[in-house]
Amino acid sequence: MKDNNDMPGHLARRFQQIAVAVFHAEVDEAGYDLTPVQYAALAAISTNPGVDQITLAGLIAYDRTTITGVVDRLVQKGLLVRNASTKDRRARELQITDEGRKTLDGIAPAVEAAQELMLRGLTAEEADELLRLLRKAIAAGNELSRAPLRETSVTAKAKPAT
Amino acid sequence: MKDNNDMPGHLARRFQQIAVAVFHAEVDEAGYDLTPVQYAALAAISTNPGVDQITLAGLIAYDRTTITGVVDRLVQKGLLVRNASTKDRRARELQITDEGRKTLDGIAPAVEAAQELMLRGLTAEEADELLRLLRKAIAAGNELSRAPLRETSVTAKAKPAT
DNA sequence: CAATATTGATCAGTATGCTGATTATCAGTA
DNA sequence: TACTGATAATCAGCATACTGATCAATATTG
Repeated sequence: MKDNNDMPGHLARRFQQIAVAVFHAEVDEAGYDLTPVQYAALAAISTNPGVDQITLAGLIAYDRTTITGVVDRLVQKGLLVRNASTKDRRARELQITDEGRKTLDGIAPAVEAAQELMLRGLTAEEADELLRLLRKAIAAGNELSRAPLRETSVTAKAKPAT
Repeated sequence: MKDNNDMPGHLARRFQQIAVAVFHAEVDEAGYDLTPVQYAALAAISTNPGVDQITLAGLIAYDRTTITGVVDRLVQKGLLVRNASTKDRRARELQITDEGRKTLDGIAPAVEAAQELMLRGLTAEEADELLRLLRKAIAAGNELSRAPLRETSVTAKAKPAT
């Protein structure tokens, strides 16, 4: 009988479970109320002002239907604004607000601390190796999920390489 | 600016996302309708007949409140029975049904295939190392989540080591 | 230009996963 | 035995994640 500890799927779930718990603990203690997903979205929009929701989904590998709710809540909190695009009336352009940028700056140390805490059982070399192996496994499996990573940024769209 | 690819939390989410997608793809193709969580619960109950829900939660590191719904759906599908314990009227004893055992046997090849598929980008040595590092990181972070792994089995409860 | 296909966003529905509260029961003790 | 505390299960509520459908707008093609 195969043990749970030999099942990569089980270990993946457990590691992610701990990662989320650590994120919440650090962020709450710092006085912020943001989930890991909301943080990732906010950071991606900050780096790519004016992205539409589909592109945002690709940048951080979310499902497109999940984005709607996440953006709703970030707008609700006043950290984002969502406006109809003038170039494509189907699309919504996302912009971070001053409040959103302030939150992003203020939360950074807590996020950093969380990333370290979730690897506290490993040496620095082991941590690097874990990240390398995760990246490699993810790259090979990217297209297997409904929400693959898409590196197409808004800028790349506007100014195609050719 | 730190890239998402350097954030263990982000990589954890992506790897788990792919793991779940691969699990569903393989299991659906084999003609079964079970989620990863339902499979883990069913397997644990098969190995520990008569467990109560709290012990089950500890065995596979779920939150206790999540178990209720998962067990509901497995009972609904006829794969489990849930009976009030005679020893402790608060507790529910979980037993796998013949149908449940048949499902567990039939689904095994698909589950095996999924576990391999999610590591297809890695060599055998890398896969082993990834699992080792995940186990180590998880062991160090076990108590940080609300749903830590508890190795106390029903048998261990009935016959304490001392 | 008209028919067709595609795309961005949203929605309904289902299943995790969590926080915090409640209920019923059990265990220990004065 | 009455009181106190702990425990098993459930519930309400919220936030991911997904499948599949729908709607509006855009792009493509005959």
